[in-house]
Amino acid sequence: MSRLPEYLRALHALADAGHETVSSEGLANAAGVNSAKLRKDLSHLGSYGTRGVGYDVALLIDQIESVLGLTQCRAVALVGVGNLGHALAGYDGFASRGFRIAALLDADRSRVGEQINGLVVRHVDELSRVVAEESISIGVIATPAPAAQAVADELVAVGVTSILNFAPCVLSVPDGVDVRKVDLAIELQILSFHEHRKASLTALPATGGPGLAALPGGLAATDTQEAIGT
Amino acid sequence: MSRLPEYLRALHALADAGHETVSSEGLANAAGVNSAKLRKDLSHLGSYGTRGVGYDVALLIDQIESVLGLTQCRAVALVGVGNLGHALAGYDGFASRGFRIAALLDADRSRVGEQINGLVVRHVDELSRVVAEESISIGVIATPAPAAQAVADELVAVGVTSILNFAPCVLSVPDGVDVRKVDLAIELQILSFHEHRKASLTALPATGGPGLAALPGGLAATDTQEAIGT
DNA sequence: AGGCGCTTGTGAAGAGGTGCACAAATCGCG
DNA sequence: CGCGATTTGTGCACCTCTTCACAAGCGCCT
Repeated sequence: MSRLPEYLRALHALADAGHETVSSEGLANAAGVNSAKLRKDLSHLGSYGTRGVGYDVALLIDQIESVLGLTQCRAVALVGVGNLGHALAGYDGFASRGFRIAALLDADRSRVGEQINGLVVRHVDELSRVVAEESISIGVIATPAPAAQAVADELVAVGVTSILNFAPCVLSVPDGVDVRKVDLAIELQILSFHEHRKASLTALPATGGPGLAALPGGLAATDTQEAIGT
Repeated sequence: MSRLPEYLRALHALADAGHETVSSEGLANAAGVNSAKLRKDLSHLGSYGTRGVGYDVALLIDQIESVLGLTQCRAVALVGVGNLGHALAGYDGFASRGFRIAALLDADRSRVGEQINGLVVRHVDELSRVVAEESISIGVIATPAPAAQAVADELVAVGVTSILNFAPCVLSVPDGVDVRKVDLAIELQILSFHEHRKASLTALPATGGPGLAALPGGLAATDTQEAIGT
């Protein structure tokens, strides 16, 4: 499931805090989910809890990392060293969780040769060689939208089957290739929607604009980590 | 719904390409979703399509922007000007879609005064004044995880009710405050999971490690934009 | 050894999202 | 003016995910 990484993060935090075991409710709180859901998720990868006690933190970490394929460090190639790519190259949250940015690539030859965080930017033409040399298993696209599809095609052509796409566009890839998309502006727009809805509700219904406050109530966002009581 | 921003992006792309109307199937392709789903989504905000013709692109953009509350530019405050915050401050994808980064804040006084993209970094103590001055409606947290909760509390205290959290931790906020979380490492871990699963399937089942390849088949990720045929 | 409290694992019910398939509606053309 | 092609809007069935509630299991204390 896509919640396992969140559990893993919470488990690492608990381990750092010195806990050796944790109950499903404790872990669920730390991960921001329902405890029943968490138990069901964990039971899906084989029961590693002890009734009356809870889960062994270290053991569970090993299990989840094994399932996620994080037992070895994965090498990622980052294509597009613009504003966002630059930051991703320097973001230390990747290295600390088992990922190594092994290559920086850009189509702009004036950027080639630039050194970022100890890595030299290479031209995207070298993609094929770089992927082979560094055993790249994941490609990250941080280019402008118009270039993203071409980059994705090239990544697929040289054998990359997992792509993280920061460009605001939909990518077409063949079967067997996984694409995840992160669009920072979309996240803000979703927040804007909630903000707008809250404003419409508190305002006088008559002045809230015609029909806006009367939206069908079913328009709730799905993914939000909302209102976790203190 | 949380898909409206994606539709909006696709619509803007279509408008730039000169289209005046678009069919549900055309828009669905551009947004990477099923056409029936798209029609249902759009029907939820009042029917603005013409049977036999499709949707008026410009009209639909107006409608969606109105629902999302993007009719006026929203001001966001960015707290934490580290590696990631620095990039977000310079990311032009925000401004181009109706958001204005109106303030940069950091707890580190050695960073205060630094100028990024025309904005001066101010100390987080000034949060209250800044929020009032700039009519901040959204707060973005790009601090390290240990500082995130305190920043969130301060944001809530000064009246911010929408928070975008890049720190890898769960935030506790009172009812009525919306939090969205973006964790870049988690996205990579989900890809790693798929990569690992694909590797286990292609490898000889006997050598794939005990039980790893025999995971219950129901472990599929939900959110992935997967395998959209060319 | 036995009982008690705590926690996991899971069955079943409920809710919500998804996609098909088709009726209703609109435009263009003869 | 009528017909056919096209496209929207939606009822319905399906399916996944979520949540409650409880039996089964484990350790500790007496």
